[in-house]
Amino acid sequence: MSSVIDSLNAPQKEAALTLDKDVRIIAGAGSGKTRMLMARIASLVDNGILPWRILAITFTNKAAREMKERLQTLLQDAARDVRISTIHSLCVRILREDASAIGYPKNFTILDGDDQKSMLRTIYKELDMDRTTFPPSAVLGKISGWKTAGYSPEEAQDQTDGPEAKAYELYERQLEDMKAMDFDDLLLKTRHLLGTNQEVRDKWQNRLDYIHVDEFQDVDPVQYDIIRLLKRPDAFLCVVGDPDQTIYTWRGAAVDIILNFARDFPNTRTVILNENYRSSQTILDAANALIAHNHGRIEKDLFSSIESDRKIETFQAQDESQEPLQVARDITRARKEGLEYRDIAVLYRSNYLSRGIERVLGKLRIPYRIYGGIRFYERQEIKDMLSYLKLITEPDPEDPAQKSLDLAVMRVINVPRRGIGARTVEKLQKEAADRGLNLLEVLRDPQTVSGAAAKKFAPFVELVDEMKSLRASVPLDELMMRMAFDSGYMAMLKDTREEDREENIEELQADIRQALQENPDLTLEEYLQDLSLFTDRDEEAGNAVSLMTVHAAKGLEFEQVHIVGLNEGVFPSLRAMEEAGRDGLEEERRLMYVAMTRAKKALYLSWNSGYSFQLDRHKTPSRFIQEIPEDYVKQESTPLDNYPVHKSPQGQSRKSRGRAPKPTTRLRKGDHVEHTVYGAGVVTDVQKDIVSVAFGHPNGVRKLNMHHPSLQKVKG
DNA sequence: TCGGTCAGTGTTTTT
DNA sequence: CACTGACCGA
Ligand SMILES: Nc1ncnc2c1ncn2[C@@H]1O[C@H](COP(=O)(O)OP(=O)(O)OP(=O)(O)O)[C@@H](O)[C@H]1O
Repeated sequence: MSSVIDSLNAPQKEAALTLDKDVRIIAGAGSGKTRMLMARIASLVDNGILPWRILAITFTNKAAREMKERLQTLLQDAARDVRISTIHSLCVRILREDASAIGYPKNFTILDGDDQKSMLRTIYKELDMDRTTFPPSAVLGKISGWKTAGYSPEEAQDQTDGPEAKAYELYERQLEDMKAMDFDDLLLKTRHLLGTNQEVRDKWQNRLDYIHVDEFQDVDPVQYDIIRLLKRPDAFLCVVGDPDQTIYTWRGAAVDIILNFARDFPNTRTVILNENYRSSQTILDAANALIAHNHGRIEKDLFSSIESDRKIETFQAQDESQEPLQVARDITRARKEGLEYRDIAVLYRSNYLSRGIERVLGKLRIPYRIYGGIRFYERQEIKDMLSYLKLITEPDPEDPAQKSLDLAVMRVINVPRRGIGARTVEKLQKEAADRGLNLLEVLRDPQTVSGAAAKKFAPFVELVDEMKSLRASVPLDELMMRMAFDSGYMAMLKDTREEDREENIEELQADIRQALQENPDLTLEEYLQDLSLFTDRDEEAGNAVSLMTVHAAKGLEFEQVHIVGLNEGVFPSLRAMEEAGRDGLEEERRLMYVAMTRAKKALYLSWNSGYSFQLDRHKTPSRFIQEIPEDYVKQESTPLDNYPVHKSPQGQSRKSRGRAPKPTTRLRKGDHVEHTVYGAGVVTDVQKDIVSVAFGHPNGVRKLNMHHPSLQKVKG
């Protein structure tokens, strides 16, 4: 053990070995905060503190998993018992034990974003709201803001002229009715429980002697309250963070919490870490120079002993389809020089920017793993199957009404088509509300729906009952598959030839089977309970390039990092700047700081030029590129010749780059095209050489130069 | 009342 | 293109 502490530098040691005070570590990127945290936990266990009396709160499930794995190598079996989780998982843990104290069943439902949206759909109908004037995501954001700030629907009424406050009221009422919680509720209800119920609070306080919080700069006031409620007066808190890495203020994070920490905890030792062990001096200097453009920050003099004469490489791609090619070339090159794919990451501001990269990496057979975006358990067919399974769960004795079934019923009642349409569902809902039943109960015994319509319910109800009766004899994974077939869902997929969806359902079966292997007594109820929390399966990444947003890359490190899409308006995001002005820009800059400091040895920054028909002006490089002093930067300009770019069917060569493009076949309205970044699309309008192309979700209609090589005509 | 067509719309970041 | 709401024929 002592070796773990020995591997720390002096201030890290001080922080790790201060066990009789609260500790706050404020330090820049890569200065070994997380490493210190781990050493501290290891040393606590070594000093006889019982592992389960130690809590560590991480920001993501991935970070929790990683910390657990690394502790395993330090502590072997004892590591298993250290409580390591995100604050949301911790709250679920607390609530599943004692939710009854605040009027919830222990197996309350957790809603994910999809469920929230489908609730809004019903509410929109009721309030006659339309989704263009009130984008659901914006309304959900508003509701979340009100909830978290502690405004009741009545109080929210004063803050808007629109119907949003009313929507908020209905939303809350429906949640209450279903005994369900959204992600905000997990925190709010936990705070409420701990704050009002001394028994529960004492129980948890007496369980925990040492509480650690990683990424403390992104904690919000509600989370902070929970942390304080968990801390017994003689327990110790150890928080770690970097104010320059605050990137979640848009969802309530408050840097002031870490800055003013010592005010709330006077017995605090503050430790500053100045040496960066991750990045080369060049990368670090560049990142420091960038973040220095922000105002009102605490200056840090972060240094690195990793000398390197390797500069940061920037390049301007000819257009958005060239950028991924150049990235791929640099990845291939690095690989030839001995780097593994797993040592490389491609980072971007928003998820949609991954598409072009994916396309090219896939084509060139460079293995990659994408993090974020639409995750496994969020896929439509997976959620559909999970909804079918939900229908055959038994109600919690504390929630006999089981109204949370309604979400599942609404989702699959007419998928595949059973002739039960919107009108009928509306009637069913009304009847359910009037009779105080859930939708499944109404389906069994409808009283307000005409006989003809009601006849269509029987097969559905029979399916549910049939599956219910099989629960005792058929293993869960097989039960799910039977459900998929007997419901007609699989046949529907076959009909529409959606093979990848079929495959995903088979993967779901494998996932359930694996869960059963880990816990043979697993019940269906348990399996479904916390899935919304774990939106991704933990599968081996293998040796693959990592693709993710900068937000998702927080806390990680890679030998080589590519930051792509560094265009003004993209990164920094125009929306962020419009919404929050200078604060927005500064948060974007912190985001860029986080991105750059993920790199150990090599950093590539790229943007794509060309004309943006959207903005009606030429694209420009991100100001962040210009904020990096030239000394640290090398402009890359190696042409792409000799790189295995796929040849276009027309035999166009890359030599035409920059030249007036040779006229290809003229595109006409209705033509089907394929774009290297946006994928398949249809021409909707032609103005001289500018075509409007409608691409698939979420790209929408884009105006493009019809002769551009990234656009190819394909057969309809 | 269902479900087929038609026209209009459509980008942050995540637990 | 994918998704939604409006409209209309069965
Ligand atoms: N004292 C040390 N000696 C050598 N290497 C160290 C030391 N402390 C940390 N490191 C290494 O430096 C890298 C960064 O450490 P760590 O991830 O703990 O930093 P961090 O401060 O948490 O970074 P971030 O703010 O980006 O989350 C890791 O590879 C870690 O192993």
